[in-house]
Amino acid sequence: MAGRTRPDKVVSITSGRPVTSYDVARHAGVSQSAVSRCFKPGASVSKKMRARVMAAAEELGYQPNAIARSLITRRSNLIAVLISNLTNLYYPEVLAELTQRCSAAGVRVLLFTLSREAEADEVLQLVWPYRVDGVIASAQLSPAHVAEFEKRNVPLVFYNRYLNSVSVSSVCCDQEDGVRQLIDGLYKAGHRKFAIIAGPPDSVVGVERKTAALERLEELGIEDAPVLGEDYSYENGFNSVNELMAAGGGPPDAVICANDVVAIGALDAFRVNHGLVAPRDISVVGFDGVGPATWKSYDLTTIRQPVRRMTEAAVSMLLAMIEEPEMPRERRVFSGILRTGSSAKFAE
Amino acid sequence: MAGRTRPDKVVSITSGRPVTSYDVARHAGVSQSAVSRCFKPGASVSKKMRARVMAAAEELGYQPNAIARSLITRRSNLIAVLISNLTNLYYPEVLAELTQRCSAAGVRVLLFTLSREAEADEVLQLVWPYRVDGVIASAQLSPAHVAEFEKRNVPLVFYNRYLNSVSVSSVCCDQEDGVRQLIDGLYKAGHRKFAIIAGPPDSVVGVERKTAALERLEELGIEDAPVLGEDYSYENGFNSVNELMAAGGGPPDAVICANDVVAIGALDAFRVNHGLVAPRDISVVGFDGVGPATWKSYDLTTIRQPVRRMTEAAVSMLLAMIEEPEMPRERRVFSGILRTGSSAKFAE
DNA sequence: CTTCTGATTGCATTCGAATGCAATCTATGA
DNA sequence: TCATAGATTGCATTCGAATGCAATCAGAAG
Repeated sequence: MAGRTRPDKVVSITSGRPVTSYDVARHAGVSQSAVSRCFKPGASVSKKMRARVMAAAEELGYQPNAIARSLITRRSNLIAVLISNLTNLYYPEVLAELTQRCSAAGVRVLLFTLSREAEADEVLQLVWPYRVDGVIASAQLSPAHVAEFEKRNVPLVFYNRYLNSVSVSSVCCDQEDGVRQLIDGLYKAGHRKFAIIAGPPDSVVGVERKTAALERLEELGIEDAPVLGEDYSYENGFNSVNELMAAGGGPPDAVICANDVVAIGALDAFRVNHGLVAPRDISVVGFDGVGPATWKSYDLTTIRQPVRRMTEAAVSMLLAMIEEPEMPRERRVFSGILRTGSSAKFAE
Repeated sequence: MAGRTRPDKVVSITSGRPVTSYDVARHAGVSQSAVSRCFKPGASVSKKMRARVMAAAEELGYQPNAIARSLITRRSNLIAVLISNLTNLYYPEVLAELTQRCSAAGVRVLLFTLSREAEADEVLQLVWPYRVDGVIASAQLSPAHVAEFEKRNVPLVFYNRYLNSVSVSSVCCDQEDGVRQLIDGLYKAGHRKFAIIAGPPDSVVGVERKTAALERLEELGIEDAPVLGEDYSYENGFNSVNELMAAGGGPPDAVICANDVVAIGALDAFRVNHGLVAPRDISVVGFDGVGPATWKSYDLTTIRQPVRRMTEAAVSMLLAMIEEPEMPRERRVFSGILRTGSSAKFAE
């Protein structure tokens, strides 16, 4: 028997073309459908048949062709992940978790990065042809885009984005609650003179953080907090502090930053350009809880987003929607976890 | 005419099933092959036909099914990107560039992240079924793995990895040259007492950096440099410095770190735990040139990898191999770019 | 030993686009 | 006006796996 199979094996390997179920079938002396069934869990196959087919498959190095399978089953087992700026330190972490969880669930990830938020139109044109089973989007999509998902029956889950006007499933960190925790702790510690360094005006999350901060400050009777900034970069934090100080009126007590990297930029500007050291002279807080937040030079007080639980939720929501398209839309909001460091005088 | 097309349109949109080329053909009153040809650049189609088909396609919202196309053309237009640890700050940057360039080249990216380097076996099993046109791997693969790529005729390009024993195309940054530049500059600036904080022993690049450093030091007549460390983390840098100082013998003049994040950890340990501030009391250099390297608190002297050019090279090499499978294997090595900061006394 | 039932197996078709080939059309020149 | 070459178009088949249906088989019961 080995004598008969050896030549086949060599032929198939050197032929260069990938091995198909027909090759395996011929080699095992059974029908193609039998081979197919052996690779489908729960199909009706006798033990003997399975052993025979698996042996042949093994010998030829057969792997079912996912492309062909997708065509007939209308299930690609692919999901698209859209991420707007991988350069934001927060997202690599999210992406790593997402792909990990998707792999565990037997789903492959097609990655799309948008350099400009506006690029969504073009990117979606690249997504549709692959008939992905679903999409996780951490990028700004318009209601029109969402409508197209509906029309095409492609499940969509937003990650840290959402649209007020449309019902879409989403996973978010509770920005408002997080900002509140930060401000309250700063207030309790005695700070009264606040400043805000905001993120990009086209980021819902960024705007929400800013708005929540202003609201909470107002509730506490503080209405004159200056608002600067325009993106999520280190430079934004750094330059905004310089502007703030140049404006006169002395340094603030506490600065609320759009995210950790901005806070890090702000801390550096205070120390390097103005000789103000946290937490003695100034308090700075961030948001996200990225790796560098815990570096000793910064040791940020921040709100850590529960990335593991959030990605877990996003993936399982998406998979559920894929299984059951009528699944009602759901918005899951997770509370951030306060981390106190030496970047701020803070009272819990 | 509009009166006749309207109903079709509604039906096709509400039917839920994706629009196929047959739908478009029927709607335009032509054959399916005509529709197919209209979407293939360079095919023989009259202007009139193209206009008619495109109009129908537009109306129905037709997008060619990439899955079906892949099946018949034996080209998936997919490439797999394998990355071992997205948590290493260097890789998100690489990944962003890679996907950008692939998109530009009309190729989609299937992302696979390996949590453990050893996971390659399992991950490759997930890669094969999708019949990807090629793979870019920034993960450790064994010669056996590479052999499987050969057997399956799947083009492979290593990114910052390579195997000495096997001929595989790869793109690398010249580690040896970079380390030399760093050490020579430190030496010229008067440093004689060196220490090395190495990366993970299973990372080719990490080992190469360490070895190159030891070699160069030896050439300069320095043979007693201690070697510590075991991974690419901040903690590794931080703890290694503490160990180094605990060992007695006083602080070194200069520390060569496995990468920027390790250098950052080292700087923090020196300053926080031992009151040594760079560049006055100590010199620390990193490698990679990641974003945080330029943050004012660290301002690293480091070797910046030309990520744009390297990713560009990786993608174009892979695409060339896909077009022309007999393309000879090639190893492209880029020189890193020296960045001098205030983390070290340094003489160019 | 026969009959019947449930489990296996194979046959034939399907998914949606691409493409070789033959049929048809167009435009050109005689 | 007619023949002819070149451009278009449609027909029929193909890619590789999944699956409904019918045929076959094994084992249990009579």
